[in-house]
Amino acid sequence: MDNEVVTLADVAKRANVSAVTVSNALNGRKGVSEATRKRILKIAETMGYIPNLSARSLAGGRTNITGVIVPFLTQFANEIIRGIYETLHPAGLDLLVYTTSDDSQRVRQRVGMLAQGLADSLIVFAPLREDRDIIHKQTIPTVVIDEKTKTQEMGLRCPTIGSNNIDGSKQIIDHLIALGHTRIALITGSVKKFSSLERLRGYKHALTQAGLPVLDALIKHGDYNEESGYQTARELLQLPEPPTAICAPNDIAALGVYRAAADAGLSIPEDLSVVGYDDIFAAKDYTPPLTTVSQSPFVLGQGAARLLLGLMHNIEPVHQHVTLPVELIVRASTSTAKTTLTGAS
Amino acid sequence: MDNEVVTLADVAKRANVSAVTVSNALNGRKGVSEATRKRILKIAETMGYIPNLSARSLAGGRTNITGVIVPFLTQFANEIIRGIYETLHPAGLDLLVYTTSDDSQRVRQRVGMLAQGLADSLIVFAPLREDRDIIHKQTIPTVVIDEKTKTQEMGLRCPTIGSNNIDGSKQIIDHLIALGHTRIALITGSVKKFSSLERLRGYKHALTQAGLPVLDALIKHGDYNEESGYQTARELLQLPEPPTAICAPNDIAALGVYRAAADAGLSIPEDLSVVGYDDIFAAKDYTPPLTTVSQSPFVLGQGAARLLLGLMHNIEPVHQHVTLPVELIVRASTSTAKTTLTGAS
DNA sequence: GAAATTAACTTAAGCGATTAATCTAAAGAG
DNA sequence: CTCTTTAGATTAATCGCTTAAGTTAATTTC
Repeated sequence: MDNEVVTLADVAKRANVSAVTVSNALNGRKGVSEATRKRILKIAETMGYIPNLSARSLAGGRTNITGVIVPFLTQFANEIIRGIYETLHPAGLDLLVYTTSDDSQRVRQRVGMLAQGLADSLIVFAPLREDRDIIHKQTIPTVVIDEKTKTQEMGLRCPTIGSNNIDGSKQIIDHLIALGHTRIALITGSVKKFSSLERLRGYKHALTQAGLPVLDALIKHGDYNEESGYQTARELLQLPEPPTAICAPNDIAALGVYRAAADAGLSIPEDLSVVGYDDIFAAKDYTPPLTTVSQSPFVLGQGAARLLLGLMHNIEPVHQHVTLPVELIVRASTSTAKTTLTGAS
Repeated sequence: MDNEVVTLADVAKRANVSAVTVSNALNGRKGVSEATRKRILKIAETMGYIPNLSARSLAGGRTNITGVIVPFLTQFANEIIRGIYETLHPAGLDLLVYTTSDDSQRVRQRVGMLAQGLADSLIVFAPLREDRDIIHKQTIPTVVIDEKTKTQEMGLRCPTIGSNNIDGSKQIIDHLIALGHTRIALITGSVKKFSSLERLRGYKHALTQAGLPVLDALIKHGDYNEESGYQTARELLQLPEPPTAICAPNDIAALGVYRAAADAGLSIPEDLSVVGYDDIFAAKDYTPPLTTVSQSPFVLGQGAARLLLGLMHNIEPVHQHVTLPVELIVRASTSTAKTTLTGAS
């Protein structure tokens, strides 16, 4: 008896009113006297009524659920979700995180399922190209977290948010140049990723602006793991004219660079400056602590959530793409260039 | 036109069959000839039909969705979810992660919402006492991830899984005793947590078994952050007879112990052995690398998922509670006790 | 070869909520 | 004192799907 699921009708019967009245009362709609509303609320409470989301959604009501679609549950995604949560929760919205390995075929299904049903708003993190159509076909408020370039190319009609990779890269190079470096190597991440292209762009731009040459020998394509950082750094350090600074695609790969430097008998930062990217938790505990660029996934999530809230209140965002600033965190892995003498003050 | 949502009825009309036949065909139920099935599948595909989960769930069908309820999105929870995902995904089940800050009032609602609707199975991580009733009232397969003691007390009727805190603590102490330590301090975690009590139990048990006294002065209540580890360790190190080894409630707090040791001019492990708990990613990169107990949240998630799959196939689990073994990871933060001389070989 | 199965579908009913369309009585307008 | 307005509630219709209960024609059974 206690085990039965309580429906609107049950509450209605107990309260001697129609189901619609109960619905109206519970959802704060008008057309119910204050007296009955209170009575109904109390009855619903004692009966342990819990609205059936499926029914509500089917009937076209608000579910107050924001669907979040992430390809993988990484630490990064996790922080994004936290950012979204902290922003949306106070607004009375709940999160339904849909995890899909990136099994592209399925993502579109997921989006559709959420959008057609349970969720009445959507945040999608780094969707694949194949899925662009289904995303911008959605009628519910949707925000995409992704790179700017990629997004534009995808022709998304919903606002997007991402962090400023070009500037992040540029800040790194500017910092190194200011320290007197002229032979600065860049290990890029996956060439399939637009973030890599953007960072490369920032790299070239900063060098050119400083009047320094862009040397192809100092640009290597790598990956995001420690091993790749190690291998690539080794190659770089074996060049006839090795770089005095190496920029890794992320903090993990930077660890590989550390190892390669140790192998080569170079000490950081005296002989070689190293810069990472992401500012992961451990970066400050590296030996030496890593100079890196902080792009806060938490803030990214917050930003996406704010955009979404705007959309839900029918406020068209000022910009279709929001670029979040990044911050260069200078630690002990970078210092004045040793051998190179430049005209810099 | 392309924007319209395609329903079962739409597909049915196109295929010149009834909606029920389409439903049967798509869900692999019998009563449909192979020829029509294939035809329907193709039509549904081209029309871009995506089933409406709300409708399906309302009508009593399987959604193939497992609801996961976590109080907070921590790294730990994240890993649990990954473990669940890796196990459930191959079985064709999708995850719907419901985040609720632990706003107890709401958790019960969440559980009910998921259970009544979208999800046809449930995994709940560390529910509060208040929510026990609603959880064990569920009729859908449910697994709870939590401490054993707490679970029993809660009178849950669904299988539970947790890791062996008593043994974890015991392994630590045994290890330290084997190294010749006799004055071993324990910083416990929150006294509200059963895990803390269990670890305390393991601590006392191991000491007693070795014939060593349990000294109240060496048991401090602390918290899970670095600062708490620092403060508590300071107090311990200022005792007239300071401990030669300190066990922190987790790896983060252990970092605080490191700091306190440095302040006191003690080097680890020569002057003081330190042990953490959790084996977080960074623990192996501490200076010195931390001896700790690894309780894999990933494995916890996997275990919960397996229990759930069993339940879904109507296989009652052998044990109502599964205790996962933990593993002591010995690194460089522990070594032979310096000053103390015991009868140990 | 007439009765009993079986395969392949179809029609009917309903899940639990919502919105739209009515209805009723009390209050206000002229 | 009749006519309109409105607050407070109700009934009807639907959302997209599934399960239960037919229906029809082809196949088997002895």
